[in-house]
Amino acid sequence: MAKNTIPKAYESKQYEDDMYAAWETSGFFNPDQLPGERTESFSIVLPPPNVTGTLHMGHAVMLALEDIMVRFARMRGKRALWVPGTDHAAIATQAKVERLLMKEGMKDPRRELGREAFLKRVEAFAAESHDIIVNQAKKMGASLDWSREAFTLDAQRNRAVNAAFKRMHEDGLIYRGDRIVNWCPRCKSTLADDEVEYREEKTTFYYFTYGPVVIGTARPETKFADKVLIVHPDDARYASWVGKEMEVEWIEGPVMAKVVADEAAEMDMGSGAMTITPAHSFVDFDLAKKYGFDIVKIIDEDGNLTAAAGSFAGKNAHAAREEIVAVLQKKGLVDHVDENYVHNLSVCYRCGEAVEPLPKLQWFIDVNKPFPFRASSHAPMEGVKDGQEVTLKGLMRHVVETGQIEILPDRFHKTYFHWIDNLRDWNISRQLWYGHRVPVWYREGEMQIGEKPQSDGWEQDPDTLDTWFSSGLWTISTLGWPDQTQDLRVYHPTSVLETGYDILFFWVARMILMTTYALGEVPFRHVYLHGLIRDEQGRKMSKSLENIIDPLEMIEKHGADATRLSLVIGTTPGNDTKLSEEKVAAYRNFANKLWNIARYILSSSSRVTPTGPAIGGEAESSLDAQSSREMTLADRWIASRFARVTDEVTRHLERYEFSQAGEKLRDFTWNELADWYLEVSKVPSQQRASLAGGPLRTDLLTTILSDLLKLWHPFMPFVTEALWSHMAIASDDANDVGAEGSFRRSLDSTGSAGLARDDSPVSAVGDLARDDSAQNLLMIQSWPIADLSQKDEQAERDFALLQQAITAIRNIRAQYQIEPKSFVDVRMETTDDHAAGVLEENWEIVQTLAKVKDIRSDAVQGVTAAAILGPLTIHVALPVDPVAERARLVKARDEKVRYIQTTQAKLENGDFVSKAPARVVEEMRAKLEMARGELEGIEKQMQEIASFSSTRFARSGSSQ
RNA sequence: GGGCGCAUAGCUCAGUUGGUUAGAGCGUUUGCAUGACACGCAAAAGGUCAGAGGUUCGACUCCUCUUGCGCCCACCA
Repeated sequence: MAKNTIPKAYESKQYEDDMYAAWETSGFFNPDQLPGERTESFSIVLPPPNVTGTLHMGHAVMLALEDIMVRFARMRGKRALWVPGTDHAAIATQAKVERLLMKEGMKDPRRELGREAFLKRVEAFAAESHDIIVNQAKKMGASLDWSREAFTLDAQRNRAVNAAFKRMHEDGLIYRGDRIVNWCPRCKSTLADDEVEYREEKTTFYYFTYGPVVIGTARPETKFADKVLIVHPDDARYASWVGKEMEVEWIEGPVMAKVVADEAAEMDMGSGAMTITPAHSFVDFDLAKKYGFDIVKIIDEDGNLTAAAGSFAGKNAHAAREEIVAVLQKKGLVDHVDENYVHNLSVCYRCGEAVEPLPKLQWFIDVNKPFPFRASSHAPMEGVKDGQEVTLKGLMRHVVETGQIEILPDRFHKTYFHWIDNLRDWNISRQLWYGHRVPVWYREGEMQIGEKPQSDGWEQDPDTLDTWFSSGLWTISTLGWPDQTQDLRVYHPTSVLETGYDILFFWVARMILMTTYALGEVPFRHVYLHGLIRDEQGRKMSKSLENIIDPLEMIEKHGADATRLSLVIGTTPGNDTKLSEEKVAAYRNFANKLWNIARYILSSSSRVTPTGPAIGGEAESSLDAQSSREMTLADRWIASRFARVTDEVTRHLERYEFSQAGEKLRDFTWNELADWYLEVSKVPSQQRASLAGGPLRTDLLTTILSDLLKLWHPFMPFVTEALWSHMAIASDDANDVGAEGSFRRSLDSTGSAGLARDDSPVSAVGDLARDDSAQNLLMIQSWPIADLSQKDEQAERDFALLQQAITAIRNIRAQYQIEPKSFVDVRMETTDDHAAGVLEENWEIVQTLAKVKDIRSDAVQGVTAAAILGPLTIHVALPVDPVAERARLVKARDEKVRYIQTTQAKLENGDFVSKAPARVVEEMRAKLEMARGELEGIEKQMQEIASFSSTRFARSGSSQ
């Protein structure tokens, strides 16, 4: 006999690292090495984590979800590729290293170290982070193809960046312009519009007398060069001033102010007149451009006042505010002050520093400029012809509008369009050091685009590119672009892009922009957006709140599988999830449950063979191996249920409904397989049937187990792989013992394709890396196909009756506090021959699971506790308290009467009967019948109690 | 200001084209060392599906409005 050497509890730590090593050495993470004919590709590129430190729960969800997709695709025989990589995250990484260096005592790390030495420090930090991240991804079980690992700042990606830049420049889409941009004085760099965040802040708001009017501002320090007064064209109060100039006393003495009419001024706002600051406000800048006003820079890149501030030049702008107000105060120009003004302060999304809008000469991508579209011959986009004039904005809109890219959940389509419609030209140059250098060279007014200059004397643009420029190319740069590689042909467009909804604009939209432009293809077909992981109270996890749940810690304590499940089940795309350690522990319990289910099946079976040899194809479920044999009701029930669940789970996974797939699997595994079928399998009669007809039950059990492990594998790769190896061991042991050879023979004679497999020995855990055993890894087994011919509605109904009967008897036992070990007598009473037959045929199951002595015992007389199931009444012989029993029955009766009334009313409604589908009407009639039967049973029982207790009361006065 | 989301059992959430006597996990109560599992087993309690209207034979599900919470975008000189 196969010895059960499987430990009692699943200790994730003892398996996970070995399992991952076995997968990795098998080479199967690389789709080129997968066995079998694989014609269909499935590809995902990993959203590259920033090399700023360690992985958090957001990364963990991402890894869990994507691994489910990839493992599922791989098991379905697809060429499944998941490309790993990391993001240099220019601004974030540089800021982080700068902070570290300042902690080490440096005041201005960039200046103190110089460009080269500074970059070395950043790179060392990035390398360290990279290693940590890779290790963490492995801990999660991510089946990433490490042989294709990429980095947004490596040489290959640099070629992609330069190629894209050059082509966009040639198409006139990249231009250099002196425009107002967001400047972070701390990062000393510009930011893209969406890299600016807003924080509500209470501040002082000043009202100053400006000539004849009062103007308001929250920022007096920007007001030095305000020389234009804007009024509304319809504003009668100021109509006579328009076009005129007037002398106005101001901070540094009198200035000449021009009055201009424009709708930008709102009449009912304050005085209805305003001055503008073109150099430090986006709105004012646009106005200045419109009218050709001077754009005078007041604040410089260090946050100091410029020469335009006269005597204040060189002072820190913020610090000078008070002084400036004091000057105006002295001149009597301060009208009044509002101390409780609330405004939106714009801050840097990386360091939180207040952002200063100021004009700078920068590189931009023009999103509105028409250019001729270059169509792809490999995966052409619908609705755009080669050479057709398009804009980047138009392309981004088009591919989503036409459904060539679908976003899940679909409400994000609207958000996406709204964002595109508001999109301005994208500022792509940064004054950071860490990043792709702008591939532009200058010499005496000349300019050259490219990686290297053609001749001497050229100087490269000192700026680097926005980190999103390189990550925007991610789907194609990881697959080899700008070269026309095999990978690009085979794996592009990628199947799905899975990421958090918070970077839909930053990244997803930019990839769409870059790829539709560069390749004329969509970068991916589907976008799956997961929600944010929050703490139990729904707060964002952050260091300052100390509410971070570390995925590594969860893996350490509860296992990677439990961590994965806790992030997948109970979550829906686009919605945030609250996570707690208890939730992870709950799934740890489930992993252990699965472990013990397998342990039971493996130890109770004489021999076990994992099924499903057809690697690279879809295995036919081997349940049909049993169909010709005699199956018990429970067998037929579980086979039917399993076929259904297999089908449902597969469909859910196809539709990216991971939570529902997992939930259905869990319910089946725990509430049906373990709680019922395994319990039934312990009933002697069920075992006898097996003995009589061969190892039938065992066969069914192991078949279900092996398919169940396959279904669970994408969700819980570690436990399932560990159990799979144990199954293989068990089967191995069995082969050594020749006594059970009949099992194999009997299988061969039935010609069961599923089980008659190459039974090459599978090694123990830890040896799995051996070449000859790699083929036996669960990760490459074929996904089960639901055998819907196993669906058996009659068996499901009959077994449900059995379950109800057992539960009802148990309920009565619990209520009357019957000793758990003692058996009770039971008598059935029914007009339904079929129901009676089902219970009689399976009475041993009832006997065992409900602890029943005899099912038609004559000992059951007088008053009983009754379980009433439709036309079936089960009397349980007990010392009954008639008063309590009556109360119970009254409650049940009232409920039943209410149900019958409403149901009857519906059925008597002509509209319902004529308009509702026949199926619904039929179902309702059947339920009504059932309820009537039950009501009858209840009333009968009430009468019995009444008559019994009256005689009894007459005799002894009281029960018990 | 514009847009979006969420309100279902004490807590966390499912509920797929409208048809269940509304589900799960955790927690709670009661009982149990039953031959895989106490990370377990059995039984149970707990919901006017936020509120008000409407459409429909029928609404947790669709529409309108209200209330509360949250998010995104724009932005107020």
